Amino acid sequence: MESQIPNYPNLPAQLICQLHNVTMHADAETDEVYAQMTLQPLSPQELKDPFLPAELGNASKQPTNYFCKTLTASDTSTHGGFSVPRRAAEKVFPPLDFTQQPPAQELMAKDLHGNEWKFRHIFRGQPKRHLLTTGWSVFISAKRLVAGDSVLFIWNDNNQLLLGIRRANRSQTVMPSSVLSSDSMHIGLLAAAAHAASTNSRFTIFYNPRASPSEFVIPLAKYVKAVYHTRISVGMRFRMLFETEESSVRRYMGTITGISDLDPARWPNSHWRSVKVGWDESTAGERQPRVSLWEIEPLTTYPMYSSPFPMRLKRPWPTGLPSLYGTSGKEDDLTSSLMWLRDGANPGFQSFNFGGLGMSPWMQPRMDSSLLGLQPDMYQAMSAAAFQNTTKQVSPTLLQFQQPQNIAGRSALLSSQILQQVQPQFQEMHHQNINDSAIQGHNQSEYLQQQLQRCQSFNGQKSPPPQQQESHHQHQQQQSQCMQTPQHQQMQEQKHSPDFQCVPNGLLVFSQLSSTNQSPPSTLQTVSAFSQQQNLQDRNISSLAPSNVPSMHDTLRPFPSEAGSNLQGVPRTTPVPVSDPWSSKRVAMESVIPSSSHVNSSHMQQLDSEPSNIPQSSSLAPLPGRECLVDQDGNSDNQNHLLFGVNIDSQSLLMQGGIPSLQEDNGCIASLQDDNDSSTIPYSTCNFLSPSQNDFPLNEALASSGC
Amino acid sequence: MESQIPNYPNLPAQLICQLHNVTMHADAETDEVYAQMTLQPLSPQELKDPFLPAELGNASKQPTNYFCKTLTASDTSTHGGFSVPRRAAEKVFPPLDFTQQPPAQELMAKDLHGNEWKFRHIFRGQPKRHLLTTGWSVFISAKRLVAGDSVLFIWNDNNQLLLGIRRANRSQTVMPSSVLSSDSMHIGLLAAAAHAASTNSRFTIFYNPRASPSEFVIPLAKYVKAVYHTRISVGMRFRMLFETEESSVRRYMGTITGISDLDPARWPNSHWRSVKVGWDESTAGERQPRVSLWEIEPLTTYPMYSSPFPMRLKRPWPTGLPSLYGTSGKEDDLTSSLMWLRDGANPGFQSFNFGGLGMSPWMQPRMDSSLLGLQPDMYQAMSAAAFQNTTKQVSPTLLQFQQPQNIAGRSALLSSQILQQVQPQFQEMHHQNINDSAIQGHNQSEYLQQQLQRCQSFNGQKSPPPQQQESHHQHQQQQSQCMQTPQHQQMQEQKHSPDFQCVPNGLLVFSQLSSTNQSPPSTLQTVSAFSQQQNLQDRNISSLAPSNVPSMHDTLRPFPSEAGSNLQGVPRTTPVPVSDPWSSKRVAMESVIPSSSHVNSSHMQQLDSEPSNIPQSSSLAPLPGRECLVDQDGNSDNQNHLLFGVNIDSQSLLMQGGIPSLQEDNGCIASLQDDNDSSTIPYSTCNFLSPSQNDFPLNEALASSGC
DNA sequence: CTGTTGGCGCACGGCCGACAA
DNA sequence: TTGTCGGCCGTGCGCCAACAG
Repeated sequence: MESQIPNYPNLPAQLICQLHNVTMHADAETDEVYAQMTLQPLSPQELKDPFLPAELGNASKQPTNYFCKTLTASDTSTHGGFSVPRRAAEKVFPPLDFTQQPPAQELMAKDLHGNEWKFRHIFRGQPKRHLLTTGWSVFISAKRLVAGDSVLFIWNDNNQLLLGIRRANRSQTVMPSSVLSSDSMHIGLLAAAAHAASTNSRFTIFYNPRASPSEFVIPLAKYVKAVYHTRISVGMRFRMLFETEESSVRRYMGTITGISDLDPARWPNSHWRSVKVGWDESTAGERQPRVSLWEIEPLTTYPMYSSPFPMRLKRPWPTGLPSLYGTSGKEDDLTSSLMWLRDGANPGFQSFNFGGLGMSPWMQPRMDSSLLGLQPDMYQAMSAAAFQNTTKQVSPTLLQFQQPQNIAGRSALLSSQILQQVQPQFQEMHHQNINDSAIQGHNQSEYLQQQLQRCQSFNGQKSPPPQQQESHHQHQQQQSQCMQTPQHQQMQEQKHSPDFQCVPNGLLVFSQLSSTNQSPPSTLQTVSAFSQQQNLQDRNISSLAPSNVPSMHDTLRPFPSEAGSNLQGVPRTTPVPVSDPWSSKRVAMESVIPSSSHVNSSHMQQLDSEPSNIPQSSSLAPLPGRECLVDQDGNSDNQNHLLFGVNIDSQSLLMQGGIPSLQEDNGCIASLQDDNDSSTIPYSTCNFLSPSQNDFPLNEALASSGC
Repeated sequence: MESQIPNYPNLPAQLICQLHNVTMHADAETDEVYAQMTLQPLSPQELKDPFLPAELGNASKQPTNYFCKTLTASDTSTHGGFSVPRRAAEKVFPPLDFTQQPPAQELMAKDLHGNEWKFRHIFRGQPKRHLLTTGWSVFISAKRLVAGDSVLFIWNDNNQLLLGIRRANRSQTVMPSSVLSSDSMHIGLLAAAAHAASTNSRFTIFYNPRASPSEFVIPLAKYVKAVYHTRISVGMRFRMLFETEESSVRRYMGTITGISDLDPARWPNSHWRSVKVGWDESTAGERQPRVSLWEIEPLTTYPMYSSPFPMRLKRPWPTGLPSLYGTSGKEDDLTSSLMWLRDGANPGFQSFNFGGLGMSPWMQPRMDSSLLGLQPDMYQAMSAAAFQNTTKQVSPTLLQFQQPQNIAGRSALLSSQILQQVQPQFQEMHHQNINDSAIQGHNQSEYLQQQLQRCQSFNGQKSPPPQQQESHHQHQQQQSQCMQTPQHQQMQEQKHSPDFQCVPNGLLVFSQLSSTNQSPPSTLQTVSAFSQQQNLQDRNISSLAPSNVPSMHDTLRPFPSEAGSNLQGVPRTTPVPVSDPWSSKRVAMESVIPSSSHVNSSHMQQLDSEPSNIPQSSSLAPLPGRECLVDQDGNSDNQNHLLFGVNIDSQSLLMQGGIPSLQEDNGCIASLQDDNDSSTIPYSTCNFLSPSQNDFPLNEALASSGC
């Protein structure tokens, strides 16, 4: 049907977009997870301005205390229960009272929808083993699980047991959805993007890593790094990571056999699957014959430029005060640094990549205040600040975890606030939220509404009734602005509010949507979904007493640090010895992440993701660690930064640039402390960008650009 | 999100399209039915040509021997079986052997996917009743049916029992499909249509009457009739038909309160929901405040023109030989008749409707041979001709009932045949099919392939291997041509081949897709789906012995004719007495069809669908009848022409024109005989249009226009 | 005529350790 | 360590007629 699809001559093969929000969804019927993203293409004007690859977001917090088991025939049979792998049970489940004979307890686990499932957990048999009996068959039948499907038990930071599923059956014909033909869908995506690009407006996409045929949303930094900072050539060896059935990672090796546009006529100069490859192994028949630059990791390259600040800036702000400069005078630094990233400091960059692309307008450096002012919904920041588990670096792209959109819309009430006016509100709100959290029985909307009214009142504004708020939703959401954090806030409070204002750029890549591929299931996508969903539930349910404010975890540490393990408040931990083969193996692998085959594969955007292991990587500040979870296959608990297959993490690009002034001037630095362990070191949580003009008009219509 | 949707200035609110094919689908998971349509907008050039509202298609064959029951709590309980309404069991199920004590048998029923379900049918209890016991609970749980859902048992013409379901739960969130955002879907539809219109190419839509928010595909004749031949004014009373929960029809009355564009800015001069109405009843709150002209039936109007051939031409060819004129000299008649329909014979037509529209180019009469030459896939015609239950008039829009598209593609092998060359093939194939039908175990593709090869061989051509056939799929499908039937074929054979070449025009209407509405379930949609699916299955399985060649039925008779009942080869019939209240009631109602509320409602496009019952309607030739099936609610077996909510039937427009020469010259007339009953009268099965030029080049590239 | 209920029998769901991979 | 099996027991599925609306 290719000929049936119109060409959009003004739509380039890739589109640089502002990612405004990401909403997580789980299909009520199948528990299938997917993400909804709102993107706004940058205008040509913006693209002419100094280019800012504001990859300041970070990964979704991935639970570390979980296990995944593929169900056996016995597990799914009506004849019996679920056999729990011993180590998994000991790690993830609450400890049994072994004084009982036999030891047993009732487990309560919540699925993505908040439904609770009760299981009898018993330790019996000869030899002894952990079993789930009563309640298991109900779950199996309700979820319609069969042998080969997987279940996922997560012990989260609120001492809740979560329960996810991953279906093995991938031959389900997701399409057609019986609503729109596939070519109309394709056209719809293209037309929506083209329209949004031409009008500089937003559009919405769904991203379902298990249903979407291709990775069409790529973090800009990843793209730029791959396209501009990675030298490849025919004959070069590379490796590519895939997630296997068991949620482990498999590395495939191959050789680049050609570099050419996949569709020169329709999408000239697209890098999407522009690399023809040959795979080493005999199983490579399943592998794509074409991959994209950002999917692979060349093996023969070395750091392509001798950075004046090699690697030691991976952790740019090991200490420091929160610094959210809203003043001017920094954009030159930014611009110059980004220019450097482009080609200024290293004139050889352009020649690194294969020809035909040149430097398109899309890649022009830019630094535009209006872009920076486009913030995620204010409420998102609020709620995230108040409730979300605070990781060292929180991805702004994960802020919108509310499922009902209209609730998020209410937050837009805050949009007309001026930056400095808003900030105190959040301090107040944060306190208030924690206090409120003790109140049981709040439903979400009530709760949010109260918070909003409180916020309004604090600011001396009259709170419109909710209906009115709702009606202004659309308009006001456009005006949502971000706040600036005074430098001398208390650390403990600071970390909860302003960490979520930076929205990274995303890159939308178009190409034909080949429907022949389906990515393998990703357990860690489910994990990621849970980290979203639980944040929501936490607000609803109760566990918001100050003692329950989530502790900081090490989701983003590039390597597991044994020194910092046992920090979490989970009752029982089983630290992995330093000699654990997987720990060392992981170091050897540099970055091991689950990658969906073909379409979702991406490699970890770690600071040391350069091909060669440079000794400087060991100079990273030690980070609070946790035991490395080893699943049944011995796979390590990869600190992957995938969100539903989309790698929306990566502080890599700017960090690699290694411009201290940039980082200090534009990053927000927050010192975070783990609630239970004072050994947690302060660490930067967010890179916060200043507006290019602090005299920007602050009227309501333009306030959105005021950050 | 309206502002996010681009305007397509060149896309009018309505688009006249050629309907190329309709493929029926049923969701494997839910049995949800939907249709896939390929539409091709007419080019401006074509629209300038004499306009042909070639509404020559007819309704899907609706089974008459079926019953539908809404499941009770007892029916769905695990405690017991299914209580079969007595009359339904006696009508639809095979008769029990009452010598047994108790009488019992095993029933086998197939669902839309061909899965077989076995039930023990027993007649027991005091008082005696029909029950389905063993096997029922398996079905209930497998289909996840709950009380309130409905089941549908159909006894088809091949003495097979079919089984469908209709879920009551309509609050399922069909969207988002987790693949594409709703606005992208909307944009996709618009962009696909706009592109197709600008390039005169095809595009594909899905039509799901239970999920789609609006009736956006309207038969052109229906549209033309409503917009140009129906006079409405504010204050006028009207009625509108809706399908109720129980698949019966409910008529709502109302008053027109206003006439205006629903969206003057975006879709000026659109008739879609341009009529503001007030509903009479208190339940009218659920009814749309706006309806479209073609949905309603004005009550105060009388035949707006005194036709010189009033109504007696509804059945234009009561007798006659098959006549598929491929010769010229008829287009003048066609044109003039259509001109007459437009405004020639009745200059007052234009003033009948509300202003602002005028006579747009869309409504220009046209008669274009290339349009007429656009045929459905040849294979469709083949298979339909060979296997489909032959109704008196078969809708060409229903031809493509193969589910796998690639199988249909194979048929394109025949595309380069010249019409007269092809015809003998079909003779052969028909015979061969019948013989083959005795062979069990054919899978579909094998079977089709054999047929095709046989066909090729017959024509003296080498049969390419299937792979090769497949690779030519796309191209050859475009070239599929129709055949022309010599006049003096045997009746028995004739009826199987050429009845499916006429493709009616369709009208695609755009407007905002309001997602707030959901149409109620339509049992008859399921029935319609079955009539498709079973045709497919018939080929696979066996029942194609000559005695099983489907008998002709009276799907299109406007009124049940008792004189012709008992013609079918079904073992047991229970003729409804002439005094049956529903028979008379149906006459009184003129045309009672199930209409989905709001979006799918349409009224029966019967020949006598003019508001007033003119006595001439009784002059119709008597038709073979069948008993009028009365379901539990006493609703008559409406001879509806809905296909998945889309009324793709209507011979009305041309028939209303009442130009004998047109009909005789362009309609294909086939004399059909029921295999078992010689009393079946010959009747026209298809209106077959001749090309405007019989010297049209017959080379391969242009053969598609040769019909 | 048919929806619901009580009765009742047995099949299978479901818990157990044995056993072996 | 854990997948599968045989043993076993008790619940509830499922078949029946009674009864009533």
